[in-house]
Amino acid sequence: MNKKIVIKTLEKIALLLELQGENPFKISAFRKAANALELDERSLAEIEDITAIKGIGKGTAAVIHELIEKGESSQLRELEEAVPKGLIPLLKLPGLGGKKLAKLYSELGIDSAEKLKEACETHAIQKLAGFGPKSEEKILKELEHFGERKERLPIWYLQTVVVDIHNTLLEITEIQKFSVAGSFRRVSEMSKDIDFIVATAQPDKVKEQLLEKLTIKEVIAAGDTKVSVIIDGEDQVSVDFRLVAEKEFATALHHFTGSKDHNVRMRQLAKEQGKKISEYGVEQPDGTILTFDSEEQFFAHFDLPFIPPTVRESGKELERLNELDDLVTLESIISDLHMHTTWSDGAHTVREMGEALISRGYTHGVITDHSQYLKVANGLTPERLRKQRLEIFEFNETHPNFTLYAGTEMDILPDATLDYDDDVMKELDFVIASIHSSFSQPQEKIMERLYNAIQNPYVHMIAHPTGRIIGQREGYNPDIPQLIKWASEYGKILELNANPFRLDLCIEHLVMAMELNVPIAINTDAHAIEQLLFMGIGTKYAQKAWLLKDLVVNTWSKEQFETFIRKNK
DNA sequence: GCCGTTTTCGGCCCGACTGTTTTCAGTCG
Repeated sequence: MNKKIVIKTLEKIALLLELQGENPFKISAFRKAANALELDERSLAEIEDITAIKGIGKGTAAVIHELIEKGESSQLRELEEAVPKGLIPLLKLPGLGGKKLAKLYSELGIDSAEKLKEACETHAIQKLAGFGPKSEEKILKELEHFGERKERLPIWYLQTVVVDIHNTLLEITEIQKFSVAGSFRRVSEMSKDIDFIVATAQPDKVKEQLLEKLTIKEVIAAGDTKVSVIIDGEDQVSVDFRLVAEKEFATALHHFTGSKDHNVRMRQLAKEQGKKISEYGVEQPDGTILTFDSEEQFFAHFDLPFIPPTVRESGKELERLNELDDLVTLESIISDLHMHTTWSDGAHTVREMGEALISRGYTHGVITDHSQYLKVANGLTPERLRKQRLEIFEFNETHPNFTLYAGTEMDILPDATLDYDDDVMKELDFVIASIHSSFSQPQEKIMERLYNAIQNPYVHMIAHPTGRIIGQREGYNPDIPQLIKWASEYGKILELNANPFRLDLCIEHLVMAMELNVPIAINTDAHAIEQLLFMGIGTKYAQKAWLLKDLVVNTWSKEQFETFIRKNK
């Protein structure tokens, strides 16, 4: 039995119990059991006593055992018979939870969006206890846009919205300080909404200005402590602003950065000490409320080191405190190994890119323009590649404390051959191989292409190994565990492409690579100087996989890097 | 439903907001 199926079944049971208006603690018990199973690294077969796992007891264990033995769950089947399928999507309507939907179904037989609409229009709903005219209005309004708005938006889109809002907040003089919070601050690939924490002594003035200055499609709520709006744009994004007093800023920032599981864990910890955490501060056993100047101080109050937002996820981060110092950070990065110039499809020259690297405090970098196959990107023929190398040598002569290496981002062709001959590659310092074509080939063919690249002695690294664009395209579906094994076997680097559209390899794969000690290079793939900034998001994303400095090629000294790139020459 | 214990019941993270109420339930993050 596949563990994923078990997890999904437990979650499904929770969802259906919710729609029966069950006891919320019972519902969350099923979710906790699913979560506990997910966080346990063992496979189902490896787990001897399932009830030994915290969060799994008699009831949930029975479901799991039945799944293993019979391949299905009778509890789930019974629930599916009792709860109409049509109710599940209705849970997404804001304001309608399990209890209300259960009531609407049992009293009025509502089990679809159509019936719900009809019941609102005939005013059947306001007759129910707990509902009123406003409920009907609100439901009708929500039904209009039902399914229209995207549920989660990718980080690369949200980033543009965050930057716009950031600039707007800078203009509001009544704001003392502010920060983005929520899953965006934790560098999640996709987020449902954006949260901002705003410290101010004049919340009504700030509220007024927010509503005036932002490009708002709809105001959801505008209270004294919370302003919630839909920002208009290519996609519509829900944004919450929490208005707090300056002294509450640190605890509010922590609270609204989450994750939910991290907060739960922190509160449990506080409770063990007789304290109580809320967004307003930490209540002491004697009832006084402490506030903090920074999140660092907040953590220090619980004898914890600063836990970066990126790893505040499952709550298990509190058990991995000893690893925090060794996590890769932007400060530990001293090189970028993948970038383009005007020689192919970049916006800046070799000299401009090189000097930009120097001003970032790096000690070395690699110029890696596209190869000849990629005609649309003005890929380089071997002749042009040699000419470019002269330009790189020249740069190095005039910049003695920095080294620019000559490299390429070479295409792996659809027929699985490489775009340059070995003789051409041999002349280069660093060879990246990557796939930019024929994404829809069967997996065997894709793997044949990747294998040919990775076993070639002159290839150092595979770039953006899956080719995905977050929230938009899956990529070419390679067998990544296999690729990681090859990388380990042939001593090659795999890339974490830091471009926010890509973030490729993803977290799960980075964890696998780390287990086999495969070196990872975090690269911006910059096509312009400004994109060198992607290194920030790349390192933060890497932290989410608990990637350690030593395994990240960009933290290696020039000498270490040279030893690596020359070993096959 | 799960857990822990001052062990077999009582609490489970905490608070804001909304719309319904007239003291609160449900939803949400």
